Amino acid sequence: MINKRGKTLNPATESEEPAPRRRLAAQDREDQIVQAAIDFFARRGFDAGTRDLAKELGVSQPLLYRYFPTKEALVDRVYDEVFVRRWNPEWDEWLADRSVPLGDRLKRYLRDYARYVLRNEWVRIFIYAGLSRAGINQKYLARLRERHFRVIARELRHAYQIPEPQDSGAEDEEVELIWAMHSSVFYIGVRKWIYQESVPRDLDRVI
Amino acid sequence: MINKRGKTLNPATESEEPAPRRRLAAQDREDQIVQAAIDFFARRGFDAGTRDLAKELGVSQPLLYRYFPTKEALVDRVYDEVFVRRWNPEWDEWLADRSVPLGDRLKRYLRDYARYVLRNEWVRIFIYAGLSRAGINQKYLARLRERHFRVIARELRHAYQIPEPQDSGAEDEEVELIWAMHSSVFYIGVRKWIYQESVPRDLDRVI
DNA sequence: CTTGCTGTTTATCGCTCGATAATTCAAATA
DNA sequence: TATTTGAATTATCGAGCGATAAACAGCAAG
Repeated sequence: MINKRGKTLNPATESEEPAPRRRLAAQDREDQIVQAAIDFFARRGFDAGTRDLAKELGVSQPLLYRYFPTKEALVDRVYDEVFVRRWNPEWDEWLADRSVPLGDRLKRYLRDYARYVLRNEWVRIFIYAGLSRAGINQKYLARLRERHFRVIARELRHAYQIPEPQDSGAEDEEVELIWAMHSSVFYIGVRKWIYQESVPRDLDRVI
Repeated sequence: MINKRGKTLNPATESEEPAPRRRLAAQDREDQIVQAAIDFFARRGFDAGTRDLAKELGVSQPLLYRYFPTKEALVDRVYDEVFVRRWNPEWDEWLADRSVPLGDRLKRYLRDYARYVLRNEWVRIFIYAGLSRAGINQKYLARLRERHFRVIARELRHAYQIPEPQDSGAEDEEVELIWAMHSSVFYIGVRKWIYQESVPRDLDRVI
């Protein structure tokens, strides 16, 4: 009746499989942990415990420490995965490509960027990061400002023959307007994934 | 040399006042705790410990449990204080008062509402609440939608003689536009208090 | 000054957290 | 099949958490 490995025990009292210990290649396991951690921390916040994360993965908690020296290292990896590795380098090129009408460029960019941003994990992790570690978001937003906002402002000026801004104050004001546009898109995500509100289905129309 | 109450000890070795136990009226102490808790949880999040909060107050940690049965009860009180008690009931009236031009009404409302929203504690507590307890925000946003957004849409229709929206879909679309406006304002607060970015000084001009 | 009320503190409980050490075992290798 | 490697487990530590109990002490009433 007693089977140490637990392959088939008494089905009346032991209906659940008692965790068949599986060995994965180190790289596969690491990737699996990172993906699960993204989903997990997005739902529960970075204060959630490593034991619960391990439970969702179906592994023991100390196993996490075989792949990441500390919890903080795992959190850093999650940031990197979500904000850096998923960034599409083509966005810059799309916006600057003057062989395409500016309106089409903006639409294409905004639609694709919205797809990237308006995802559960992205929005929630971005917000969690802002609350506990402002530095992460500042880096991301600086990149967004330099590579997208400034380019958009430049292309708009070029398309409508607007003169260069005189002082830096006027330039900031331009960027501010584009901020407002961006915030509208981002805030749709906030409403959906943070406040759990319903959201318009026809996203493209709104844009 | 030894003074039990510690009023004046050796100033060379005991430069700090060794916490002169002060007795407050129960109501005063409760108010003091709530105000400190708002600031504390806004900075540190609701997972922060009660010991640190007590330390900032200069009292012992168990004292908090004389005024609030659980930590959750204190958190609930913080929500109530920030979102319910600070709500200005005049906003509804301002928006609906047709003896004032609509443009002026909107400006007055938006300016005052922005002052209410664009504060460190408000924004951060609102976001924290959304991440851990979506219900709180849903209640707040439902109130915002019914009492402000719908009124603004109605007044805009009246001022520019726009017919009533035919179906509920069109009405939702109107509210969506006002959402975008609101999100622009709110997002300024997010950028400032969450991402620790700098923000335009001339707020009114932006509005 | 003495008494009684109650606001406040000290001491401590049980639990969960991140992290470490020792042990076990699945699977590639010989 | 026997050996070996390192992926995975169990057991456990010290620290910090929310919460409770008991003792202390400020202050008004007598």
